[in-house]
Amino acid sequence: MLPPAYNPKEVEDKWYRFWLEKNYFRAEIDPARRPFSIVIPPPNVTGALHMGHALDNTLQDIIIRWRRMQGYATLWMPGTDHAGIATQVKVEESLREQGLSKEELGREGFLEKVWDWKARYGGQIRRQLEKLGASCDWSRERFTLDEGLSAAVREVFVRLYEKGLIYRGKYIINWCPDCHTAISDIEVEHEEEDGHLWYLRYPLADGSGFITVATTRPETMLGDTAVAVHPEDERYRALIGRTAILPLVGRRIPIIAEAAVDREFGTGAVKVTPAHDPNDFEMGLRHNLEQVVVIDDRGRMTAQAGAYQGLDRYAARRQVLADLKAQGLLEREEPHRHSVGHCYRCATTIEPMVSEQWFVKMKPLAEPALRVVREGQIKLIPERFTKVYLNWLENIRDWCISRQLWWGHRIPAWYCQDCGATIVRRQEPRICPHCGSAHLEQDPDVLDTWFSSALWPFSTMGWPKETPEMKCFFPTSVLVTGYDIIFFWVARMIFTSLEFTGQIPFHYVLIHGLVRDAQGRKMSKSLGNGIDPLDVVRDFGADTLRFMLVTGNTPGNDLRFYWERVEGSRNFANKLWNASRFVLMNLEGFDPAAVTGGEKAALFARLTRIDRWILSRYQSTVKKVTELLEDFDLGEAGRTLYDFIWSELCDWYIELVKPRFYRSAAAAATNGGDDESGDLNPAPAAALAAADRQVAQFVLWTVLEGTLRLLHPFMPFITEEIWQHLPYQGESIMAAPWPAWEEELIDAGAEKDVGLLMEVIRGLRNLRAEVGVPTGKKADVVLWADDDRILDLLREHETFIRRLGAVDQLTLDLVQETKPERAVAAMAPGVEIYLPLAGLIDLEKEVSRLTKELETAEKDLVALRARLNNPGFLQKAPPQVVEKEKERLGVLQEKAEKIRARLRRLTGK
RNA sequence: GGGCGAAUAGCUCAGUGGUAGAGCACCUGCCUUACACGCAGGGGGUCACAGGUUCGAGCCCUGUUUCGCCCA
Repeated sequence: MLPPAYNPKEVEDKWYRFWLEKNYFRAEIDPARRPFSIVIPPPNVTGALHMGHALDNTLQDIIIRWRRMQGYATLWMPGTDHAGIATQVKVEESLREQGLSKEELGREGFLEKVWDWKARYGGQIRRQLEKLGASCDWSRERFTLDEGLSAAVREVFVRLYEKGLIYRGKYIINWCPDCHTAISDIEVEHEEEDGHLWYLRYPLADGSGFITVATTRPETMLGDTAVAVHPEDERYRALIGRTAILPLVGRRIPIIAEAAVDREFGTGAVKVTPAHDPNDFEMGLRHNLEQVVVIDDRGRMTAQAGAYQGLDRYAARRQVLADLKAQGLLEREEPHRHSVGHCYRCATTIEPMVSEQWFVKMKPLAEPALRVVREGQIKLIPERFTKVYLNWLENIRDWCISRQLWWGHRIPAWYCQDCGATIVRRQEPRICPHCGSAHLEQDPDVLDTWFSSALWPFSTMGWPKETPEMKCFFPTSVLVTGYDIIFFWVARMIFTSLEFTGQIPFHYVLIHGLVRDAQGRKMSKSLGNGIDPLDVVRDFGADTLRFMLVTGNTPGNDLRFYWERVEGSRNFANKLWNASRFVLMNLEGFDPAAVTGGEKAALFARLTRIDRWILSRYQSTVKKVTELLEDFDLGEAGRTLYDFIWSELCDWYIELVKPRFYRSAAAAATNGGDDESGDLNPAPAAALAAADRQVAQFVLWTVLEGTLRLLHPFMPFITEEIWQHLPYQGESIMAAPWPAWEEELIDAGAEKDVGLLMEVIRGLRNLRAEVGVPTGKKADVVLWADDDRILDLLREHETFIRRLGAVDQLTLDLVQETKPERAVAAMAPGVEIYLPLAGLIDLEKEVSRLTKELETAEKDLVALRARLNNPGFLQKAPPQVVEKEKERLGVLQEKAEKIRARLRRLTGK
């Protein structure tokens, strides 16, 4: 027997081990079955998984478990990312704590340390995913620096280079002075900051005065090589072509005309620093200006900065301003809000800088990637992200892929030290193919982490080899990821895949939001507001965490983490647990395997109306959950199961089924003597009760077992634990088939009848509460039906009405002329409900209660009549809607009339 | 400057043109032999604002306001 409260700790690890032992996660290449595959967004080996990973992987696990149950040949490819900058920074930090630096260790020694780190954290990530219940195929686990994946990286690099789509050149790039590396445009985060606009006077060479430029970065003036004005700016027309003297430096710089200059900004004249500003760089190319690099890779001034050499860029700014001021060349300064770029890793202010780097030429690669999404070969879900994707790719700039780091894929380029040739090869060349020199040196830099991630869907499958995995599981079915990496990752996988495999990498991209804290803030280390998913698993169980995350999620939107919601999910797990306990307590002697063929048909013939109702509701749930999963609406699917299990199965069916077990138990004990209806002979009563008990067992088992299977992808552990206690076929719920849609179980009549029954019970419960009958105390009730059919329905379910409504004396009849005195009343469609009171009723209170109910009904009636009197509605609305409204009108009118009659009676009018 | 999202009960959020919903919180009554991690009942909403389309709008269109995000 199950304990009265569900304890996840005792079961989760056990079942995960069981699944591993049975090899259920292993993807078998089986041409007979349809393939379904997902590649995991590889977590960084930097450290532990956070709540966002928990959400991302929960969604993937739900999808993969569901498809696996549906009989697909499923692959969920797990793995981790080497995460170049992030990991290198972490390892450097830990070395610093030991008093070491990477320079002391040397490149090889340092890399050894990083591999040690990877071994430790890679294992940790896997254990965390296991705790979460992730059904990844661990036998295929990959890492972006694995030999196979590295070979894929070199292959891609060489092919792109040979095609002219990778090139090396001196361009303006984003430099992080703290990470000491170039980063790509999308790794720069722009933020509005309060700064200043300084107005600097540059004297004219002929001594005829000066031109004033406005800048937010005065220290870069040391690298100025021109002043630019708009060609049609009347104020400066006369100065175009003349020469200014750069203060503090003394360099003669031209005043040039440039249409790119914004006449509204500052004075309309701008300083031009081609080596340290992207716009100025472009201008410099157009006007053939010199590039003077004045800031170095640590953010300090270079020798080119003359007297300022060695100063930090901000110290240099202060000094430059002071010196200009001293010379009377600082005209004024004003507060100015502007956008400043920061490194997305370390938040340091980015320094735009001219530097020699490797780039991927994007335009030719972007075209096909735009096409497959525009044409719908790849669908982004929710659809609105499509526009974001297209817009970005349409305005794509070349991708800077070289990084001045040690941890990563070394760029497969060698430079001949004798003839200067660049050699790009898959394997290290021995001699220079141009001059035969053996004096070759490999490029010291590594590739952007995202370069290898971009290949993930096919590199993990063994590309460029033609592996069985590639044949079977590529393209993958769906990619599940957050909207924050659409550019970084999703777009890049699409264009690399199209270029190298000729195929899309996946058919669907399911995009989710971020997990935020209860105040809606991003969880972050610096705020200290992060919640470790493993803490939640430890205290509440993985199923609870998963269910909380998935049901709190709506497609593409952020979700907030609330402990109240965790508790809610925990309570739901416990509810399911206890419902299952109830079923198990009453399943004795039942064997579903024995219910086949004729036995089953006989059993179906004995189903009660209530049985047919829950089977019908269960079927609707099967259908709805399956459809929602097909639409990737996992949150709504989870919420649907919650509602079905709690509000229908537990609140109603289990309550309704109880008397059938208690009666049959009583019958068995006394060998007859039905305590509810004593008009049967003892022996047949016992036989009937036993037969009915078997029917109830069958229904309970059918609905619970099927519901567990529906819920399994969401809550894998508890469903397995319960399922293993039930009579079942097969060895694990995760290997059991997904419930099938059986239309013949849908029973609209039973749904309607039981609906009325529920309304009657609710009505009389409400009356009891209104007049203050304590829950435990039974009361007499009179129910009058409008017609024989309804009366029969009430009679048939007398036991249930009495039990669920806590009724003592139940009087059932057709509607009578003489209404009960001293009673409170309620109305259900076709039924009048009276609760006679022993004492006097509080007339005033009852009248006001009924008046209020009448008002509500009449308000609805006014709107309804207006609608039905509208010719437009009758003509244009769908007939079934009109029909429904007419029916509603009838029901409401009858109800209102009954209340009015009751009121007349009470008030004597 | 451009784009996207959000605005619905005290809070957090569902709700893709046809009767405004859930969970939590709140109030009342209950340890009823599955569950107090529970049961029953209840109160609570000008669906941000202004127009428009439609027989009918929380939902579609236009504009406005506030908040958030992305891009430049």
